[in-house]
Amino acid sequence: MPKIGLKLREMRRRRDLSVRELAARSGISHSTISLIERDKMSPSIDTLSAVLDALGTTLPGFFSDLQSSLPYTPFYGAEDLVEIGKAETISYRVIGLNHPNRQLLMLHETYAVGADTGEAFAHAAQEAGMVISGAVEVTVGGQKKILKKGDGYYFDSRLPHCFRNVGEERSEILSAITPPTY
Amino acid sequence: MPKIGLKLREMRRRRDLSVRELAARSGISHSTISLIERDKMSPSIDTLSAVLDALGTTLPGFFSDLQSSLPYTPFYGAEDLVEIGKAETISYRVIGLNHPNRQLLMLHETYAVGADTGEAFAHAAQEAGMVISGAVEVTVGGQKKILKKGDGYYFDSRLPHCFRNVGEERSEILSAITPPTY
DNA sequence: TCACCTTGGTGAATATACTGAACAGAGGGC
DNA sequence: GCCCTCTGTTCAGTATATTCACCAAGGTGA
Repeated sequence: MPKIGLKLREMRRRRDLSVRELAARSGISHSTISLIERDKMSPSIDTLSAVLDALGTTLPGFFSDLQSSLPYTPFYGAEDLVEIGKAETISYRVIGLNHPNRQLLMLHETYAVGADTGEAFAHAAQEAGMVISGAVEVTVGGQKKILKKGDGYYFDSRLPHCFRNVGEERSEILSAITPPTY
Repeated sequence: MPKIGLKLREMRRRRDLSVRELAARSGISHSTISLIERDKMSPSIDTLSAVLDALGTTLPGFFSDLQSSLPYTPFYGAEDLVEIGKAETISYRVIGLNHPNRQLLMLHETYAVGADTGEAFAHAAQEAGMVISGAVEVTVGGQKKILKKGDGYYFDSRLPHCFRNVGEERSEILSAITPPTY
């Protein structure tokens, strides 16, 4: 009964992938993908999972739905981002603070030299991010690593975690947290 | 790959239904339900949907809290990010692709000169991001704006939207989408 | 023009999801 | 003791999901 074909096709086209490319990445035959996209058959959970994996999404993500909102301005200039941290040592600037029904906390974080978030707060959430300048030591659970420009992280916020700028200049991170608990 | 059997069995038992009762209500044979619950086979979307319907649930509801608790590492080096687009024109590199129960799609997007995401599709999600290099024209709903380094956006993905690199070099965006349905 | 690549789709063969009947075990009457 | 009904599982047969080889259309270059 569910008509997932169109949605899959849109996701594939959005990534500018051909049926055959997606087939190669997912390990599913191209004819199967063609049939699924035209709702000619109902794929098994395993095969759908494999295809979604190649598209960078998940079964929960694929099936989730939201209701949403009203007119607003989607753009936020660099000077419009709202500071929610201490600008001197650690700056947290929010993108889309007043977005209605906001379910995502997107932050531009700037750490002064030697700045440290201190010990961690435990939320039921997930967060990810990427270092865009400088060098940041990230501690998650027992694990610790120094991330530099282009390196990323993704972890469950219930694990104790903290960030420390170990570079010789300011460090910047772009991060996202969902749900937006703060 | 996904192990949905145990969860289904628990849901059925919580409702105090026998395999045969659930089979009668869902229109699926009892042997099929038995096999699914013991992870002996991967049901098609149609049959799973029918079973969930008899349990008073839906596909989105069933998958919304499907979690796997595998050991993982929270760090992702720049070279570990997985490409899910076409690297030449538009590159989408995922941070944390293998994260269990991932509810967030964090992307490092790189647009070649003149690259365009093409026609805009609506999907039920929210997304935010920030330009970290170059100049990108973002169109959301009727609205259009050129964003440069440090500028951000936040909008509901149900609005038609597209991105176009209008700079003279490659442009980069760091973005996040939840749920990971992009 | 031709050769050659890509695109997505189709039909026959195969693997697998799905069915209906038959099975073993646990109570419950009586 | 026997009979009946429930529980979940197993097995052979059937429907369908999945594959592989092939097809037709569109684009590119020589």
